[in-house]
Amino acid sequence: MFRKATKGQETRERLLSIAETAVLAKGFAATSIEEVIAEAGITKSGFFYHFADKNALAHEMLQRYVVANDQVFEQTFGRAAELSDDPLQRFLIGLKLLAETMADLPNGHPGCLIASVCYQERLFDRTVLQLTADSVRKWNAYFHEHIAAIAAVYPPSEPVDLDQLSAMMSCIVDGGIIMGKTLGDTTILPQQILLFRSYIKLLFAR
Amino acid sequence: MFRKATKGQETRERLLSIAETAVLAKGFAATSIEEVIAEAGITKSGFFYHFADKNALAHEMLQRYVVANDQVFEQTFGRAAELSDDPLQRFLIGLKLLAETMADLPNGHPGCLIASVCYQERLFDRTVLQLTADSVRKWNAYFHEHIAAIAAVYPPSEPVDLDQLSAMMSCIVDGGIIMGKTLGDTTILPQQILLFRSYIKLLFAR
DNA sequence: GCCAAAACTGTACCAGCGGTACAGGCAAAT
DNA sequence: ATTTGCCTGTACCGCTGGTACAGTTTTGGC
Repeated sequence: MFRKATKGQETRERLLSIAETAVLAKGFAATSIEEVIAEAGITKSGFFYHFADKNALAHEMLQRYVVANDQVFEQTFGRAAELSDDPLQRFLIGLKLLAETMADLPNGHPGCLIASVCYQERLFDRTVLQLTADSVRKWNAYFHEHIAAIAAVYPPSEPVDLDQLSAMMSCIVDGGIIMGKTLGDTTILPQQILLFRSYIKLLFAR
Repeated sequence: MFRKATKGQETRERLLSIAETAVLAKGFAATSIEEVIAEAGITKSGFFYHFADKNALAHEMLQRYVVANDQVFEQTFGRAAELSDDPLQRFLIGLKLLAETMADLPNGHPGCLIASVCYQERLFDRTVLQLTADSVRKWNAYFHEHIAAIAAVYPPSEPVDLDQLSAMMSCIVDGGIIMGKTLGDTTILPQQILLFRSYIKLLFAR
């Protein structure tokens, strides 16, 4: 039997969601508890019932973000796996689906919390930083799996380090998010993903 | 006759340098004027003699960063231009030099201020945000020049949007910086630059 | 419908920060 | 000798992030 989401969990969710939006817009330090609780319609004491301190909020916020991101990847590339058996086709389809998903976000990608934390590292304790590092490593490993499966079937047209190629994926995404936000151009991220896809094609599909 | 750097300019520089390091580590909001002046060995009044308010500090900090970055690019690709006349070779050499420069940074790249601002946009006024957007556009245009010159001589092995390809450069760099900082791995940024170089080679040098 | 746990509210308090104001001091350039 | 640039010292203020803790309402399980 699944546990029904209690009222407390809903409030937590709301707090985390509001906080995430604020953190991506102003950074962690400038995100005041005051404004979060104001928007959530709760008191300061209520906030501290849910989170021991601001760092606890950061930790749960990140966990939430990582889980959501994992789901997007698994959903996207899972769907791609249904559409083809070939590892290369799977990955190419997955990248196209991902680009479409990113293009469909009405206001563009809201921002990457890992990048946000990275540029405010000194504000967080080791557990939070560990969480970001572990997540990045996990995503790198995830893409490495896909790419290694491709390389096993299709020898690359030029020698290439598969670890670096896997890492490139996340770099492109993070970089695309930043440029998109900075220029106010929501097409940049999906385009960069498709450009990475193009590189993969050029490397393996010849 | 060049103007000798006055004492005031030196102090300004010191303040900007200290502030930049702090901002890249903790974000703008968490960087207190108090700590900056403490490290600089100056009083608060001294600080406000140089900067009208915190936003003025941010503005000059960014200008300084953009100029420094411009110089790195111009120096690197300028040196490359001395070593070859061919647009493709120039760019490839430039990318290699850039990767080496990044690899030689003792503690890795300290971070990109544009990315930092991007994740704290609400803290800055329009002039600062305009400055970041303009800089990114300028860099995109700069790389577009290089790449268009290549494409004019060497038709790409696959149709590719040159604007997107130019933008990819900055995306890779920003993404590489973030992953490098997050994983504590200073080799990632130079490797990603070389991987981008490899893509350029694959596209045009066949 | 009772009861215990969950989910809060209310109040009080503090240090520190950004920012202002203003009265100087000191050294170098002209 | 005087101005100009570059600061120091002192005093002050409003705001807010954050802490602490006692008390109150709501909810869900039985």
